[in-house]
Formats: sequence, structure tokens, C-alpha cells
Amino acid sequence: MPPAPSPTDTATLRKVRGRILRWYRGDHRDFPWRASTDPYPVLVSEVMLQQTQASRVIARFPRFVHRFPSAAALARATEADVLVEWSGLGYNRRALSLRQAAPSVNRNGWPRDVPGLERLPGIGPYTARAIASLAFGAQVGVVDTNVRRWLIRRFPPGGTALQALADALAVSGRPTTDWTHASMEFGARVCTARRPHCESCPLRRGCPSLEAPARVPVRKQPSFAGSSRALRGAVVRAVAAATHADRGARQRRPGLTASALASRTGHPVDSVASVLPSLVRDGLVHVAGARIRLGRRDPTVRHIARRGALPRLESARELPGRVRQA
DNA sequence: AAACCGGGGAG
DNA sequence: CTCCCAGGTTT
Repeated sequence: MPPAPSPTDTATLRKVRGRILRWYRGDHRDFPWRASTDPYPVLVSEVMLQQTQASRVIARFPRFVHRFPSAAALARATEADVLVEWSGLGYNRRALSLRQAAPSVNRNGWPRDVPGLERLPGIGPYTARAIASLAFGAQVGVVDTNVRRWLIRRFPPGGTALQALADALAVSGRPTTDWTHASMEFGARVCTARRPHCESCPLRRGCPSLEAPARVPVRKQPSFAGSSRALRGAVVRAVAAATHADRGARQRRPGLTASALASRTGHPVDSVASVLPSLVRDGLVHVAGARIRLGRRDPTVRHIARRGALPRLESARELPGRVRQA
């Protein structure tokens, strides 16, 4: 007698995949980052989308790729430029990682497999698989918070790791781009976190969570209001805004004093000062004299300022490299 | 494993 | 108000 079919046998997986794809092709949102499979815009959008609602990325993604149209352009930009363009998106360290990844792909080309992609700064298991799948057509499952939720509800923990389950669903012998978008969008719009739309779900038939969908716990976060993260964010935003304004005004002494920062963030100067060391350590700001400036200290600017003269053109590559963190 | 890292919108 | 969001890095 043959063994009972596993709840995750091939036929079931194919059925689930087909239903979600059919649902997706019938009705899906039109995001700007779905227009291209070029790895650079895919990378930019996926980093922006980390822990950030798609609705908030819609307006920012086109601006960013217009300002920095290629990995080469991003590599040429200063950290301050990138932070200004990133301002307001949150998790500012993402912008620095992205900026840092650019010269790497310029020198070495794009890593085409997941392990290679994961070695780029700011790219973890999710983003590496998203790029591999969306830009290079790799048959790998992409598990974001939406996919994780619907997989757990449709295939309650049965010993199969979520990643393996997602991988099995992705293997179809055909391009994975549609499936990857569909899988995430299904979780975002149908199998939602709070009140899933079971009544109109394409996976109604055979779903063990039908009508009694469990809450799938997400990583919990400390409260944001009044936190040091909120203060850090306010400081970086204020410095970025001042930097942006200085560019327009050809200001020769960019940056803000601590008291100006206190005034613009509405926090006591002591509080502002208390978060500066961590911001400096992260490379989000640096202190030049009495002013707080955006990004890491630029060694070439320091060199120029000290000598009071422009360096010769060919000496640019001999200038000291950026100071490594201790 | 737990802490840290933004900010905003939905419920 | 709480919860959640196309996560990653560091300790």
C-alpha cells in the first residue's frame, strides 16, 4: 500500500502555485520596480523594501534611480548625497550599505548566485534570493514576512523548513519573476496579518486555516516614540535637510551645530549630544569643529583644508583611504 | 537568542 | 493606543 500523500507533495504544490499565479495575473498592483529585471533597480528596490511598506517606497524608488541611474553612478556619489536622497525612508544604515555595495559590483560584476549576493553589505537571505530570482531567474524561494505568513497558515509546521517549502514552490521550470511577486503580493493582499480575506482566497479549498487563521507572530520591536532610534532619526533627517539646503545655496560650511540641531529637532542639546557617538560610529554623521555634518569624514576634504590648496589630479589615488572602524 | 536600527500607516 | 511592514547586522 502506497504511503499517504504528504501535505506538501508535488501535486499540491503545483496546485497552490497555479492558483496564486492565476489570482495574481488577474489582479495585481503595478509597482514601478516591477518594470525591470536589471539587477541594479532590483537591488535598490529590495533594499528600500526591507521592513518598509511598498506604499512608502513607490514615490521614493523612481527618484533614487533617477538620481543614481546605475551602480557606477551610485559608486561615484558621496555618502552624504546618498543619505540626502534616502532621508525619511528609515534605517539609514541601509543607504550606506547600498552605497558600499556599488563599487563592489562595479569592480567584480554582479554575483549571480545566492551565496555571492549575500556577501554584499546589507544583503541577507531574503534580499539575496529576491535578486537571484527577480534579476537572474534563479529558481529559489523568496521568504519575506508575507510569504512566511501564508506558508505557515497553508502548510502548518510539518517538519519542512519554510525556505525548503518556498524553494519547492519556486521550481517550475519556467521564469520565476511572476511567481516571486505573486507569492509576496498574495500574502500582502489576501492572507493578511490581521484579518485575512479567506472568503475570497484562491487557496480556500484545502487550507487548514480557513476561517480560523492564526496570527503569525512577527519579530517584536521596542516602542519607537521617545527612543534613541527616534532621536537618531530626527538628527540625521535634520542634518540631511541642512545639507540639501546648503547644496542649493552653495554654502561653504555645511552642517549644523549641536545647538542648531537641538533647535531643529526639538530635543535638548544634551539628548542630541548623547546619540552623536553612535551616529558617528555608524558613519551617518561626523563632527568637524563645532559642526555636525552628514556622512563619514571625507579624507580628501580634510587634506585640502589642511593644505589650503587643491591636490594635484593624479594624486587622488594616493590619498589615504577611509579610516577603518576600530 | 537578543538587541539595535526609522518611520509611517492601518486598525 | 498597538501592531506591522518585500530584513540585516552586531553582540
